[in-house]
Amino acid sequence: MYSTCMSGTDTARRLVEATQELLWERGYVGTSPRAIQQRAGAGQGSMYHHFGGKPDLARAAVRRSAAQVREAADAVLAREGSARERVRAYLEREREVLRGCRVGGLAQDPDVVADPELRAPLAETFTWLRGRLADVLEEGRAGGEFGPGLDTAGTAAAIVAVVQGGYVLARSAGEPGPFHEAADGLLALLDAHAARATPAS
Amino acid sequence: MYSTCMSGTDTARRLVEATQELLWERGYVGTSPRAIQQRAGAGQGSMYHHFGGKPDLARAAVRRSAAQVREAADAVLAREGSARERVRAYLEREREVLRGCRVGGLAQDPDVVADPELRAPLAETFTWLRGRLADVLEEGRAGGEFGPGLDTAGTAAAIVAVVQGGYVLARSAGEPGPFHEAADGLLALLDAHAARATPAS
DNA sequence: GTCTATACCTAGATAGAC
DNA sequence: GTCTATCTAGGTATAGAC
Repeated sequence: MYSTCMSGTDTARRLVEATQELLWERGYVGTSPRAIQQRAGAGQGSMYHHFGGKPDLARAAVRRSAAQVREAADAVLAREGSARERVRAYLEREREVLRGCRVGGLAQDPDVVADPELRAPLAETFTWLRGRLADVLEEGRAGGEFGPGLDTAGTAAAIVAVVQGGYVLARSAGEPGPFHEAADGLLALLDAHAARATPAS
Repeated sequence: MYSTCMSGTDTARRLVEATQELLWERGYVGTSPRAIQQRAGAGQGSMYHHFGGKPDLARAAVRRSAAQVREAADAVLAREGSARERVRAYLEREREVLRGCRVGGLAQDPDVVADPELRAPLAETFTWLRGRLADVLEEGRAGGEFGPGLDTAGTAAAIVAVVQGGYVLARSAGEPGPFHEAADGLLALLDAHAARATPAS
């Protein structure tokens, strides 16, 4: 599942990968067919042969980036360890913080949210991620790691939001510090729940 | 302080306001001088008479939007009530969730973060906001509302990040629900700290 | 499949008349 | 102060040759 394999020729693959990079760096409005062609080393004819145009190419690129983001998150959340440790690993895993999220960043673009086919991978990614984190938290609660009162769905939503908002704070500040401060702050709040579940003897 | 008054003529004011609206709706790359002029009801000549060009106009608009965001947040955080209640009011105040944040949304734009004069108002706004929220939390801690172990700075960063990330989740989903789920989830985590400070007898 | 030529529109700005 | 030309570059796409 979450396959990132691609059908089609090598040129088509390079076009999609170039589009993924440019969407990440410049967003949808900031990405031109010309720039895509140059980065992919392909001509106009190739691009319009394989894809119907910029929106078509963007849809393929966004779907692939979304699948990759889900794969990367799942790789961390499926590891061994306590729920708290897996959440911590997710919050603090190596991230190119100042680049932001390949998927979440696109939500700022009005042309993306206006196109159902472009927005769908974003919605699916965050719905899946919130569910995946809620499952991890539920495992922890069932194992006595957290108090029974932990709102797993709400906490999961807060975790995802802190990551996405952390990118905003870091990019605004021009340095990654605020991302980590927000993540650490959230973890500390979660630990208060863990402390309640297993009070110091 | 945080004055949003503007110097200059009526035309200059309309140009700045039109730019503020367009930056909010379409971002920096998505906002053209032509669109600004049309929305402001001004001609080319007027715009280039009052401002040096698109970057100059954008700097004025971003500074003003940042000041307005700080004013609005301060109005909520300076109200009467407990710290917990003021944080809740900040998280749940009326927001046009699907429009996102006038200031934070610009952090996604590479041309904004690359220009120190454009990025500075973003950095100042979030630095101020985190400090203001940390002060509110500190008041609550001093008053016994939270346990002494509350990390006020980290929690403040998490609150701001949840709001900014909540916008991302809501815009991705196409509906405001995820914003409020994340905000409620964070509040519930904070309440665990309040419960520890004043355990049920 | 890939190339080049062509087309039309917009971005962003300057010059000079009024 | 505001207007109307005018300009160069790029965005986005189609047509048709190879």
